[in-house]
Amino acid sequence: MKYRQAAALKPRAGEYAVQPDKLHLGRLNSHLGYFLRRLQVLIFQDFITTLKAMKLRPAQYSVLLVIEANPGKSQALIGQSLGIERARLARLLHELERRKWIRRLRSDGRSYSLILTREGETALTKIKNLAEKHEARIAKKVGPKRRMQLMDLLRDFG
Amino acid sequence: MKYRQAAALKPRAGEYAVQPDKLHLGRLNSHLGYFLRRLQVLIFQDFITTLKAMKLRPAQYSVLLVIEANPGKSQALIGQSLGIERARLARLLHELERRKWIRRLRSDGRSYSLILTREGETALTKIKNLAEKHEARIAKKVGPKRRMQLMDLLRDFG
DNA sequence: GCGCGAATGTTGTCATTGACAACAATCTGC
DNA sequence: GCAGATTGTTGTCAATGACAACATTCGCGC
Repeated sequence: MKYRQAAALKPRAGEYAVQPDKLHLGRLNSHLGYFLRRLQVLIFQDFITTLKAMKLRPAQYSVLLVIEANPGKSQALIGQSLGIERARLARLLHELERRKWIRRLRSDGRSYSLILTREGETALTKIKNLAEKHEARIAKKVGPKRRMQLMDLLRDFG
Repeated sequence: MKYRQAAALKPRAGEYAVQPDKLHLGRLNSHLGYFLRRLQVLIFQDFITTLKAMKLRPAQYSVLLVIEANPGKSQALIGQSLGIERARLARLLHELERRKWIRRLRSDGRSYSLILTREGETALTKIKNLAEKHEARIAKKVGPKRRMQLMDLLRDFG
């Protein structure tokens, strides 16, 4: 009667247990969304811890990249491209402006032109280095081949 | 003055249709996590609206399925299998118990055995019907073939 | 020009979620 | 029996998503 195996090789407190996934998933096995989410959460956790040094969240990172690739565009365009709602993007940008990584120039009377500051550019190079390490770690964990296949499938979908 | 829609013809090789998404994603294009998240959010939105009639969120749904597939297991096991934290699962289960869809039987003195009630089973059949419709809609939107390829890749990993 | 509906950005609020910490009760291993 | 781990519970905090309301400004038809 000893079905109590996990106690043998337990990691330090705070770590996650070895492989406690023993239960059947049932119908969950036929849901693409479930597996997508599990992997996405895994990846984001790695990203967040990697970028914690720069106190940067994934959404902020994506905004910085899109501003870099499209200097001078409006908040509305950025938001639409990334699927970030107006209200949330406004607050997110205020934070980036407070850190002096971006500037918001009146272009329209009602809209702003978003650009990186010099400071933002240097920060972004450091950030990209960390993000690259993150992505390499993901490639290793997921498997480079599987990662490429997933990227192709998802990018094609758009 | 009219430097408006310079980006009107951006789709590389017959990519996505004409949408408000016209900005370049920059480095974001090399991040698997970004694409995973976009699709996952899309799918979850469909799931949530589909299951709104039953007032059921994705996490609750997954818990019900795993309880159904593994009757009598503890909260700890369920949580570990689904990646749901103890505290959050406790509250989630209280809600399911309040609705009389599950019962929690003392098994251990400190742990519970989770099972579906009769009522929970009938609710779950209705829920599964809705979830099936949701999944079919996803298959159509993503493309049945692409969906299968993604499922295979993701399931192999997990 | 004028006026009206749309677009843009801002602020406020609410519900959900994730992450932790602290805690009581209980179990396990020695 | 005891020390430490496990299990479930409650509390709190920050981040997020979703909406609504609002002021300002633009676009467009007339």
